[in-house]
Amino acid sequence: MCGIAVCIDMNLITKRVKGTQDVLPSQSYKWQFVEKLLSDEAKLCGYKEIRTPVFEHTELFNRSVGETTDVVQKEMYTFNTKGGTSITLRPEGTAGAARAMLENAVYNDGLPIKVYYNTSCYRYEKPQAGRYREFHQFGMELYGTQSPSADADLICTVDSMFKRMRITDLRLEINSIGCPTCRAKFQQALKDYFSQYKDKLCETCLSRLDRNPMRILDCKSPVCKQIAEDAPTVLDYLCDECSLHFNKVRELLDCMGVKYTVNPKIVRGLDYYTKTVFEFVSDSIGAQGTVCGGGRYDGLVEELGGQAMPALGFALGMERLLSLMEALNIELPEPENCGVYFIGLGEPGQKEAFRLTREVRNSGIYADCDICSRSLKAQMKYADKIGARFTVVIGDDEVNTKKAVMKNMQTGEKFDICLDERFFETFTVGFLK
RNA sequence: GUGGGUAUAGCUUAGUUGGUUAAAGCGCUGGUUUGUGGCACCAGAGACCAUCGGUUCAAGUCCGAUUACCCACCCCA
Repeated sequence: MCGIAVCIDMNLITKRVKGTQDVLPSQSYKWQFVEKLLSDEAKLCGYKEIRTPVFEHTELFNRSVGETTDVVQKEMYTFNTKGGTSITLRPEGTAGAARAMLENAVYNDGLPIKVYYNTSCYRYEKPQAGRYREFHQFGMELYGTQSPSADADLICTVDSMFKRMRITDLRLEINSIGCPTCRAKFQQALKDYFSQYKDKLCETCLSRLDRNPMRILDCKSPVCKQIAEDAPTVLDYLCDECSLHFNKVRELLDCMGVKYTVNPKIVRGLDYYTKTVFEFVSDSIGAQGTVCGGGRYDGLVEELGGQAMPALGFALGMERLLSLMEALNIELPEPENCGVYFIGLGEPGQKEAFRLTREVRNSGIYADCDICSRSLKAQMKYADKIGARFTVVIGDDEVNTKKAVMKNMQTGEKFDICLDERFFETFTVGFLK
C-alpha cells in the first residue's frame, strides 16, 4: 500500500457516482436490442444518426432550454475549462442537434432534415426510480416543415416503435400549447384566474404563478387540483392557426388508428415548445412515468440565431423504457451462445485449439477455447456454463492423428472431424446437423 | 432543496427477551484414481455485521449521529 492511499476514501474509488448506473455484461444485450430496434425504425422513416459532443457552451442551453427553467436554473452540470469558458454537459439532446444543424448548414442538403440520436444526458437531480443523473435519451428531430402531417407522422413513428416492442401499457396524451401569441394570452388568463385563490394555493404553486402558471394545472395537491378544475383551458385560447393545426394533427392520428387522449394539462418544462406537445405515459414504473415526451418547437432555430425554421421532435428515456419492459416481463432475445468450444490439453493441444478457434471465428462463428490453463473437467464445465453447442477435445493424440471428436453438448452425439485441410468440411457437417 | 424507508459474504436472506468462534441457500474455485460437462457428494475462498460514538459486565441486536442506497415531493425523458 502506498502512503497516499491511506488518505483517500476508498469509496471514491470503488463506488459509482450517485445517480449513475453500470450496464453489466449480463444486461447489455437488452440495451443493444432496444437501441437497434429504435434506430432501425428511425432509418425506415428516413432519419439519419447525428452525433454531437457531450458538452456544449453553457450559453446554448441557457438560450434553448430557457433561463427560467428548472433544468437550467438548478440541474445543469456546468464548469469552467482551464481556458475559462463555461461548459455544460448536455441536459437533453435537442439543443446540440439544432446547434450542429445550424453550424454546419445542414439545411443546404435540402429540407426536411431528419435526424435521430442516442446519447447520454446529465442533470443534477435527486435520483429516484426512473430518474438518474446520467441517463440516456433516444430522440428524433425533424426540421423544416410546419405541416401538421409532420407532427402526426412523428407521433405515429413513436407509436409504432412501442408496438414493435410489444409494449401495450403506454397511453398517448397530446395537447397544444399554442404559439407565443396565443400562449401569452392563455398564460395571462391563468394568472388572472389563479390570482383569485392566492391564499389557498400551495407554496410551490404560488411561486409558479409568475414563473410558469401552466404548471399549476399539474399540481398534485388536492386544493390546487380542485382550483385547477375550473381554470381556463389552453385549447380555448388557441388562435385560428394553432387550433387548425391541432385539429389536423388529431385527424391524421385518427386516420392512422393511433389511440390518444387530449390532455390539456400537459405542459412542457422546456421553453422551446410550441403548438403540439405529447407524452407517452406508463403507470408501471413509478412516479416518473413519462417514457417519451416531445412536440413542436417552431421558434427554436431562430432563437439560436438561424433563419426561422419550424421544427419538432421527441426524446425517449432509455432507462424508463427498459424498466417498463422489465415490468411488463417482455422477453428480449438473449445473446447467441458459443457455437463450439475447443478444449486444449497439454502444450501442443492448446496450440491447436487456439489455432482452430481463430479459424472458426474467422468464418463468423462464435468459438472459444481455454485461456486459463484449466483441467479437462474444468474446461468442460466452463463450456457448459457458456452454453457451448459443441465441444472438441484436442490433446496429443488429436494433434498427432489430425483427427478429433466433436460432441453435441445437448444430445451427447459425437462426430469425427479432421484437423487438416478437410477441417471445415468435416466440422460443418456436424455443426449444422 | 424537503420528506419517508433500508443497511449482515459477490447475490438473496436467517440471527431468539442483548450472552461463546455470526449461519444458510445460490454463485465462485478446486476435488470425487489417470482424456469428456450438467446431477450428486466433499473441500476451499469469501463478512472489520455501512461508519463513528453512546448505554451495558456483555451490542449484529438497544440509543444517537454520519454516510450510502431505495422511494416520494419538485422537475423531467
